[in-house]
Amino acid sequence: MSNVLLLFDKMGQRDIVTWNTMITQLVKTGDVDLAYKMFVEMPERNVRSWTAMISGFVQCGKPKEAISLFTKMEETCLKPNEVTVVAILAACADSGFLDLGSKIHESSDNNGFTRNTHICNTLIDMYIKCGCLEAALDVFEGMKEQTVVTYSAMIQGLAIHGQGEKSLKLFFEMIQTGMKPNGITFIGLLNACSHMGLTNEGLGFFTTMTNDYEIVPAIEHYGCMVDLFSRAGLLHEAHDFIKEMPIKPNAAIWGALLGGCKVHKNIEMAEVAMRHLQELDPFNDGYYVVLANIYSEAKRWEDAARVRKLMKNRGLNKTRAWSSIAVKGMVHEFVAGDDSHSLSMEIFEKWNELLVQMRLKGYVPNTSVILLDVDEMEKEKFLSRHSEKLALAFGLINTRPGETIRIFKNLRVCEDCHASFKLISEIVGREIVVRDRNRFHCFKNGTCSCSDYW
DNA sequence: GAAACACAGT
Repeated sequence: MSNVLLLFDKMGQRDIVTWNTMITQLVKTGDVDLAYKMFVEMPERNVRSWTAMISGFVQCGKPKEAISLFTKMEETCLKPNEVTVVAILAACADSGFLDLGSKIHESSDNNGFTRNTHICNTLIDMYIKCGCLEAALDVFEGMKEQTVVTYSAMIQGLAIHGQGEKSLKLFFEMIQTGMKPNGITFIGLLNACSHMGLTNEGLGFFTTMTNDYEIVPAIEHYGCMVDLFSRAGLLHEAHDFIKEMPIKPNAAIWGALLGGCKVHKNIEMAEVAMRHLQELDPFNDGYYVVLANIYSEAKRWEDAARVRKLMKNRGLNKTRAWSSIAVKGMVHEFVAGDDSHSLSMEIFEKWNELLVQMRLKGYVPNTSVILLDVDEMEKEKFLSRHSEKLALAFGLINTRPGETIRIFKNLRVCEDCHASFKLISEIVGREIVVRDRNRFHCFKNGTCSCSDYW
């Protein structure tokens, strides 16, 4: 048992303040389950108790639990305050729950909470993570005072929305106001360079950061640099950079290199990265899948099979892909190849109809993303049953024309789905937002917000 | 006396 708990046990007098402190401390040590147990057990709860617990769930990566707790809080007579709202908005950001987030934005406008800088910063982050750049910019511009956090959030947001130039411009604007950027500001900036393939500029910012602002680069900054070189196809530069970095590279660093190897189809360097990844993070199935994919794309089926076998021997299974879409308040989930849905026939028909229109626009199925060594017909069939495609077809059938479609996916979007969605956004004249594991794609008029850089 | 925001890659 931890020291805090022992102390708590010995305390004769336990008032609401000591209970609340316990919850916060337990969250800090990562024991959110025990924190929740205490929250349930405590004799009475005030706004700070609820807020500490909601925020605790967010800090421990459980935004859905945070949201459901917030719903329970609404059933009490306690009113959420500014701090509660920050926590719940952060939960909306992390889970992509735009509906609740914008509802809270509205009520915050009404009760004056949007005068609070923390709240506005979190609103910006929430809109960015939900794929609503315009809404984020509106909040940004409406603020009476922006801080380094505000600018950092916006710089990162513009970068991941494929607006690298505006991102850099905002950075220079920030400098001109006399505000000092911090390490996180530079992460956004390096991301912007990465998105635009501006290797030299990125390198320049990395130098500026250390020389002019005396910020000691953290592992994340090295990660950004490796990502910058790797995505630009400068895999050897990336490798040299890793070899020369003063701190020990972690799995993320080698993972960034591996990602670049996939984009630029470099098997040799991918094998180098994989050797390190097997040591640093041997039980992460994602890396094996990427390497197997690289082999498959080069039609090196035996190597691909060897990697899959290695994965199996380690007791790892490829994480099953799923996508979900909310229609009329109901969440519908689809897994790849799913034909169990009651509307399967309509979904497949809809997809075939879209396929015809896509082919007219020059679409050719990119079967290289299919890992299996089967014939082309089979590959096309597997391809057309990707979970996000099923979700999209379902969404198109069940929503009003012109309505934005929002899809969640637990893994990353494949290249074929990405290409198809661009075309479909144009064909059906709709915006399609797909939220990845950790980012999103906004498809509109035949293009994607990521500028095909992901 | 207790609760808050921005962060690469996978």
